[in-house]
Amino acid sequence: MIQPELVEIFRAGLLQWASGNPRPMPWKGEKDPYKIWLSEIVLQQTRVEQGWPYYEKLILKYPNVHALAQAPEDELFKYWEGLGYYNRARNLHATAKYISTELGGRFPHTYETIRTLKGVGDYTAAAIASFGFGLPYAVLDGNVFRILARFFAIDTVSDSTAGKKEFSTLAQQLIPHEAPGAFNQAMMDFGALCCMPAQPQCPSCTLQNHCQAFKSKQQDSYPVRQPKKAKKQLYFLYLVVKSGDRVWIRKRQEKDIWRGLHEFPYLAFEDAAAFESAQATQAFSATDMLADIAISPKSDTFRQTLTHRQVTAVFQEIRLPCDANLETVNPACFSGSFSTSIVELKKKFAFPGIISGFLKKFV
DNA sequence: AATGCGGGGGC
DNA sequence: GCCCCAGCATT
Repeated sequence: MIQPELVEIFRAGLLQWASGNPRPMPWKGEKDPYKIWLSEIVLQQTRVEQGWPYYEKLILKYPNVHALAQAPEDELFKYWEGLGYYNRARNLHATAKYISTELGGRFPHTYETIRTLKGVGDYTAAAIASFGFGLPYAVLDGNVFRILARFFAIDTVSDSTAGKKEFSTLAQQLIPHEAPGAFNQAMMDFGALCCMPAQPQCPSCTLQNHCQAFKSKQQDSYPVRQPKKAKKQLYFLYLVVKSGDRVWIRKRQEKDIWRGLHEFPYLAFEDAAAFESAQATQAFSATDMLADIAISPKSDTFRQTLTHRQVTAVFQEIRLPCDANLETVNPACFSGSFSTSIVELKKKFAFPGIISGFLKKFV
């Protein structure tokens, strides 16, 4: 239990900071729960500056939940291309359909019902409940963890079950019931602009006098997080199969990375040696086509780093003399693939960054 | 409780 | 290079 005086000090100091540091954003002060929801999904694990243009494009294209519900999935993915965490887009779409058809377009308006929506966890439910409906649920995001860990000098590992519970209890005690939305906004703005991860602005901080981390000059020691895992290496030899002006792609169904994005068929390798000696001919070795196809040398090497994957890829162009049904040629490699024109490929389909990089240079 | 999902910006 | 960001779903 926090001392009541300390609660008042914290609130007053935070709101004083907020009144002197306005931070306009397209979704701020928004009362339409649809727009709040959309903005919050875009902003999950995403910097405001990065999400901002995506939100503006999305809200223009899909001004209400029905428009989003009726969008083709590939179109939504194209709008989401480059933003990452593509499950967000899939869940967004599923939830839009649910609200549009099952709820007649009416957004749920209790914390519990909002929380049941796909893609909506504790944080997002609290954000929608407080911003959209004035309900007193404290948000718990990276900013809030950091602010509270420093202010109260909490060394519990923050991204653990125990940590979540402890910080959540604290935040819930601090949030005022009269203007919970403004408090939540202020916490996140304060965390982004003043109590930042590196080099926080302590000299001008309105909470400085009561901040335990500042008192001991240990701002950089909070919050305490779990150690990171090593990245796994992944090697792809992408097969850019062309005939005439058409090229083969497929929609990625694997549940590991980039699910829902498109890609070229590929050969995958676990280790660098096998990858470096690999050739596109391997995909056609069991066929009688080798005499009829032209295969380019390997492209330069492309790399992309994900949160816990390091992807290395090269591309080889395979030119077919005439249309063939690739799916029957080598199902293990080409199953699910279809051909499309180059123009359509760039306009309609979303690709991971490593393929976008190749397309930009060579296609 | 642990794991995995993207991409970008700051240092 | 490393860290972190308006987190969530799955196992």
